[in-house]
Amino acid sequence: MSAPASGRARSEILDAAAVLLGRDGYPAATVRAIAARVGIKAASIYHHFPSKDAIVQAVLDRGVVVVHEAVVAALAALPADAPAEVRLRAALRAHLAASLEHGAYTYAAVRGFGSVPAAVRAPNRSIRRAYEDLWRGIVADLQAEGLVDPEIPPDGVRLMLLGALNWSNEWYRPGVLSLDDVADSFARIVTQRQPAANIASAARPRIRPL
Amino acid sequence: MSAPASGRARSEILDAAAVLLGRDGYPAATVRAIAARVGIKAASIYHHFPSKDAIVQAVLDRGVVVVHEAVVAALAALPADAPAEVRLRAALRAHLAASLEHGAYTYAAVRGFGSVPAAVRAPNRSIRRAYEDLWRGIVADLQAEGLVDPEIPPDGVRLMLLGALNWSNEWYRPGVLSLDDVADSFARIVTQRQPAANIASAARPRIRPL
DNA sequence: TCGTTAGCCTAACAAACGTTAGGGGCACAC
DNA sequence: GTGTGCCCCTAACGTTTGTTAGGCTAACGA
Repeated sequence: MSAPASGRARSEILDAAAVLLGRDGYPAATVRAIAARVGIKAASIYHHFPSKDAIVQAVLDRGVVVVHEAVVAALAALPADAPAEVRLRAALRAHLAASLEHGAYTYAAVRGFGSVPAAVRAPNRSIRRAYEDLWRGIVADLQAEGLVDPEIPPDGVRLMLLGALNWSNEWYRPGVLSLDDVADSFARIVTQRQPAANIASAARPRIRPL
Repeated sequence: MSAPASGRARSEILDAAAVLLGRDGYPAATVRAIAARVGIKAASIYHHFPSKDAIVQAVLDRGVVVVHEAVVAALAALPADAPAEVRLRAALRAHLAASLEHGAYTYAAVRGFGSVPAAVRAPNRSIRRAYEDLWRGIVADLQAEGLVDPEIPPDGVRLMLLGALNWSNEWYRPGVLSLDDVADSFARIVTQRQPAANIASAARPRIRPL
């Protein structure tokens, strides 16, 4: 039945499902609609996936994993002793960039999540939790280095950041604000500092700190 | 066909639809499931609403309006010359409280939005825009009074705040963090200040500002 | 007392859903 | 040449969807 983890058709099916899921939600992501986007008939889908929900679950998982991996890679590329603010900016930027690059999947993971049957939702939860833990670490570093008031509950900071990032799927379109502008805004709101000189918008005009 | 804007059954139908929509999304909010929660049969729904989508739209609209009105009321209750930080805290708290009180509706408005047909989504957009404008004003005041670095793009601040607030539906459960804790956290992250003495957590232990 | 209306019912409709059965064609191994 | 899979097809299945038609009952005003 369900084919190996490779294959052209398989990834095309996932792409199509991601677009439909993110744009119009679970009810619109019918097997027939997915198949039509790929250029095959509905029944052929079942040579690659055992069920519709298996497709949906794969899309949701990938939507989270792809962002997680991008952020991990961005952090790994920094020097080991990089200060917390640099790490924060790198993580924000990587998250936003990955969200944009794999827009269909991340959009599906954020928007589609609520419309998906509970059976599909549950396995996705643990994947999300792993990503949240990564941010727990970043926030802890920020507070340890005094860039964020240590008295503010760390969960509040983490949830605010993740909320802002996740919600960015709803409004962010390239062109209005640049991706670096958004990452920079978020970082400065949280730390209320000027951007580090070696990151992104070095040419930005400076203003006296508050 | 569709009944007047009052009536016991009508509001019970809306309540039931909101719960289903928020918890399991548009596909699970079937006319039969809604009717079953109310204790009537599917066909009877059509004595109160012309279609399923009319119900869904009413739920989505109410989910936004109820929060908007709560925030407006909270701001109106403040003295006319209240400083921006006080207004910010009042607005945050009112948003969170309304989200919690009318949880089914706000949850449906945030989570269900993505899974709803485009025809239902569109009218809801203008309602959301009105609420966003309210926050545009708050952010402008914060920057005018120097509580937020005026160089940070105002849209970045607004979108971060609204993102954090909207996403709070996903994780906030009373008991872990109190509602005041969350509102206080968000306000302090944005302004990096101690809470104003006359608001909420006056008994909180103080720490030196960064 | 009668007519009207509101509110609910049963029954059924066409359409769309996810899914399965079974067959055809093409590519490669032997 | 002849098998053996892979990939896709047509056709159909049983179920569920939103919705409609039409009738019953109880309440209320004239």
